[in-house]
Amino acid sequence: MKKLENKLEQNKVRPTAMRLLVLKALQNQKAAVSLQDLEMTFEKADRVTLYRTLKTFQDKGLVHSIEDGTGATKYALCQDGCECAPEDMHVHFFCNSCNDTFCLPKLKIPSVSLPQGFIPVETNLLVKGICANCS
Amino acid sequence: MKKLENKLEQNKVRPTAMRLLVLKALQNQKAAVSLQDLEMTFEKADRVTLYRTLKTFQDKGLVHSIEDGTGATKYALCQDGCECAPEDMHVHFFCNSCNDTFCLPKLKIPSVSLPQGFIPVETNLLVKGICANCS
DNA sequence: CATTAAGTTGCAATGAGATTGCGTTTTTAT
DNA sequence: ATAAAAACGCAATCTCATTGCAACTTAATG
Repeated sequence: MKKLENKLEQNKVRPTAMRLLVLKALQNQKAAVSLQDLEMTFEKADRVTLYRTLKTFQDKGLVHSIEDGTGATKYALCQDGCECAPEDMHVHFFCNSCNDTFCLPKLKIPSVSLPQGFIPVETNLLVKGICANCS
Repeated sequence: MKKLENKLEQNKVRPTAMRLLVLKALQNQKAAVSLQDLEMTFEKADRVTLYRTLKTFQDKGLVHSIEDGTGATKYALCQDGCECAPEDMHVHFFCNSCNDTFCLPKLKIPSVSLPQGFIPVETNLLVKGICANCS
């Protein structure tokens, strides 16, 4: 538990009981989780508190959010050296079979040469298909 | 107007009055439009009808939809040779300044080599930054 | 240790966008 | 001309995101 506390403090997030539980829950996930996913891993938890906890984590660089086209924002813990912001991020993969969304941190997004006048700031690459577990 | 009718018929969409108006409106746009954008280009139009028209157009390959992170789905007419589905698509660009979303049909998404077992079906690449008009 | 300020949580409520049900109208086919 | 099929318009619903506010907890200060 000390490790979790340290992680929060390193990111300037106060280690409250709730936040420790959320952080622990996030570490147990193999795929990115939606707010609803997260809510269901707790017996009793307020959706809004979880929502704000995730927002805080995101602001402080503990997690990043992913739009996978399902409509629900997914969240995943940042790995060591996760380049969430403001630069390009890693690739995300959405499995059409199990509907899980994965970070592929090893893969960097290839840079694209934009037309004259377009200045890139941030790039998101989402690949959809069949994941390793389902194929 | 004949051209518009032909375009609809070529895509096996019945050329109703409403659909012709929507198609014409879409052709007048320089950027992708949301449902709300589209609604505002008409004096009087039912949101649901426009929604279903866009869905139909999308199903028949006349338009493709874009998730640009704003929360509202954007729609854009497919260009000649637009590879909406099921293969990789072209790049989309969201301008942080004017909030417009553009198709960059000339740019093909570079293929990424996924880890063992991951099978790609569809790829979406969204670049955010400053567009040519705003820079 | 007591007090106060700041930050956090829980509950209710709201907002935006997407989507469906269904009766009416329009179009197509016979 | 008429029946069947498709499209439309209106109301309603659903999901997810987000805010307001009061109660509670934590941190800091005297």
